[in-house]
Amino acid sequence: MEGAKGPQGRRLPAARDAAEPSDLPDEAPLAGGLRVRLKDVAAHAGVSRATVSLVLRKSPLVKAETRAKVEEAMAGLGYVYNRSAANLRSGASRTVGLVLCEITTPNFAQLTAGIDEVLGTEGYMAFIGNAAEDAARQREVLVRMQEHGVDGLVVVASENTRADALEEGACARMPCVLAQRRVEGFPADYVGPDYGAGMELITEHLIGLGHRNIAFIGGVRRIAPLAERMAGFHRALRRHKLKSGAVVPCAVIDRSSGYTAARELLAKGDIPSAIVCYNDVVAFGVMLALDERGLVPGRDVAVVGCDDVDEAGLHRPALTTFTTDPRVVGREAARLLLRRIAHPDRPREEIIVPPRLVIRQSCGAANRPTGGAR
Amino acid sequence: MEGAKGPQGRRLPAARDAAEPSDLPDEAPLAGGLRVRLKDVAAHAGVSRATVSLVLRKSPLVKAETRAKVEEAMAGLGYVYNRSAANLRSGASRTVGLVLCEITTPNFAQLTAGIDEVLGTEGYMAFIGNAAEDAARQREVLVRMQEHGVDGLVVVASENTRADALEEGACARMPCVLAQRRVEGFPADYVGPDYGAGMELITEHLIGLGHRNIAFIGGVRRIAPLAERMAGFHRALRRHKLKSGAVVPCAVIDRSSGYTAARELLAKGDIPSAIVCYNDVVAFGVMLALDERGLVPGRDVAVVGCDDVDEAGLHRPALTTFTTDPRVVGREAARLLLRRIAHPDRPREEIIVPPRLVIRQSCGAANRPTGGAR
DNA sequence: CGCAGCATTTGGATCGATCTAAATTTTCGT
DNA sequence: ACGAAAATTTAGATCGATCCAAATGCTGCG
Repeated sequence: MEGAKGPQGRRLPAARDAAEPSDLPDEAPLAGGLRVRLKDVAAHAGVSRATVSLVLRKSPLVKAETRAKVEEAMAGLGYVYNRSAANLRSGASRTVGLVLCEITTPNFAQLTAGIDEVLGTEGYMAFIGNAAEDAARQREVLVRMQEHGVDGLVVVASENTRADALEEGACARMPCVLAQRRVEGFPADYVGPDYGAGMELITEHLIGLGHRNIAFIGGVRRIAPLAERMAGFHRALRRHKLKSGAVVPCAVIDRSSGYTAARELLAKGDIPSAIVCYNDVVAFGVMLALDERGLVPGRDVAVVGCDDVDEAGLHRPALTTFTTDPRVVGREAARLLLRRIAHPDRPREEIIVPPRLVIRQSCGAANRPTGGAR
Repeated sequence: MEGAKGPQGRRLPAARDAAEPSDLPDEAPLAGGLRVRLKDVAAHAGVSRATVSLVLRKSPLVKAETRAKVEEAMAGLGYVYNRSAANLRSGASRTVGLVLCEITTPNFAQLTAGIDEVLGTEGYMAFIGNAAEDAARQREVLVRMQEHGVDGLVVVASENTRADALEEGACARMPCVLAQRRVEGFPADYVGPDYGAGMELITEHLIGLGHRNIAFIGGVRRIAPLAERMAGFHRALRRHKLKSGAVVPCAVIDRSSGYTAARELLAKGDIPSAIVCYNDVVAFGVMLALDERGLVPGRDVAVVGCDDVDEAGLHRPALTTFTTDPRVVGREAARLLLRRIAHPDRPREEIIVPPRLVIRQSCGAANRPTGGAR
């Protein structure tokens, strides 16, 4: 019933129908340049299309012998699975969208790597979309992801993202895991570090070293992680009945704004004995500013960060900080998403990755003034 | 002719056929939770499916009036385009694969951002795949990308990638742009920085400052960028009839291996007057090692890098280096790929992004010992 | 008025897989 | 050896868009 169509049947790859009898040399991978289809594999293996389909999906229904025959045919013909076709019929694309508030944040490379790692083992593939901290672009990206029929989403929400923005973006209508940043009022699965506990831990550490005037630098953005951090910071202070030192926001979360913020603080003559920074990158900027005023971080003023980026251990002085393990967060987010895709009705889940305090020199606690690389 | 099928027709979303008469309230976005199809839009707008399809693809054939009617219907029903279906028929997925040798390299976040930026404006979406510098994983990723029917690829090849590996991976059979790393013998489009010219420029700069014993640290990997850099380095030396100082490889290209390599060099008592580093990150490690031996980078030993990462300007001493503009490379790679997709037969193209020398303190040329943030 | 020529719209086949229910083969107990 | 149950395979409809050729509507001109 093949190759005997109406007056149509002409396509770009010209003589498809003519070649139909399927007499291509047995071991020719991709003979004519035409894409090999499931149908071709079936013909070559002497079974039906349905059987080949079952083999592809590793169904236990097919006899081992048949499976071998089909697999041989696939290898021989150089068959490449067409997921678009499969997707159309089955509705599952084995595709996941990764929506990042800002790709270039150092954290996110690790996060992405963790996600990719897990997805890869399951044969999933991630679309990447950068919202660049912009609500409109985030929306756009979400729409495009939907068009491509992703099975689910990992979202690191942009600044100022409200729950309704995500709902509109269809995050509510499909499996969706928020990573690193919670979105108030949007009850999706969540995976993230325990910023609060980390801040509490590291502030406790400073207090234990005798610090009483502790400032906080960094973070003006309206995102959940800042609130969580401040809460942890204040919890520790409260426990010791201490008042917070100066709190200086930053315009953006990066090295140079940490630098600027610290200069501002020091210029006022208000020199705290310790500075807790929003994250490591801000801390580097802060240390730079201290340095410029002749203050040695770790001796004159303790400085601590958050994240434990690669650089932290190699900076001089090496930075005391706590881990937020973005790679682990990525892995867990991917795993959770896959679970959610498999069981859309399971109860909401939250995975909080515990912080680990990493004591180095910048807090003044370590006694080796210089040391090896990590 | 609808809703009157054989004894089949039962699907997961239960009563699809029953709801077919399409009497959903005019402005109800996503009434029953069933996905709205092109067919629904057509019915709602009172035109044929073909016409709606033309509207979707912005064809100039449809009358403005009709277009408006259709667009209204789409908005009213909350229609979401299904690219899998379109892809199956048309063969174009508006999807591109981004294969990275190692996501976590700082460069690659910028590269990815640049690519995403350009693709976004054209409605394309990128799959991301991390090869983690592993040939087998790279192969796997390439296969998966093919399965998903990408229209083209941007590849930053993993270490030791041979041309035949890419050919096998189908890069030869579809639009493919190599970025940042050339692959010998694989004549695809290429976009990358001019590592050679940059190295030449910066080495010249050191020679101009009077340096005669210039070492090179970093790079053992079998990738093209190292060869290009070494060539540039040697070109400059040759022009001034100088012999190369020590050349010390690194196990990996990162801060700590730069540190280790420099320690090794210094331990031998061979103290060069200047050190050219494989890149900025290695340079930071090298400066750390110098520091440890009481040598001040920029005063006792000049140190220069390559890339001009964000950190370079904020490090103390600020690093003299040259730009490799990964974001620009990403943008150009994406543009080139789109051009290639549109015209598969156009001649091969190479885009070389010129370097810019950034003179700061670590080479000893700048006279301000400290300075503001960039 | 008739008809060529253009602008617009349309029916129906099609892409390549999956799904369902039914057909076929095999296994096994008696 | 027979028939029922289990194991395996299959035909044909189907997913939701695009493509093509052909149909329709409209305009203007001789």
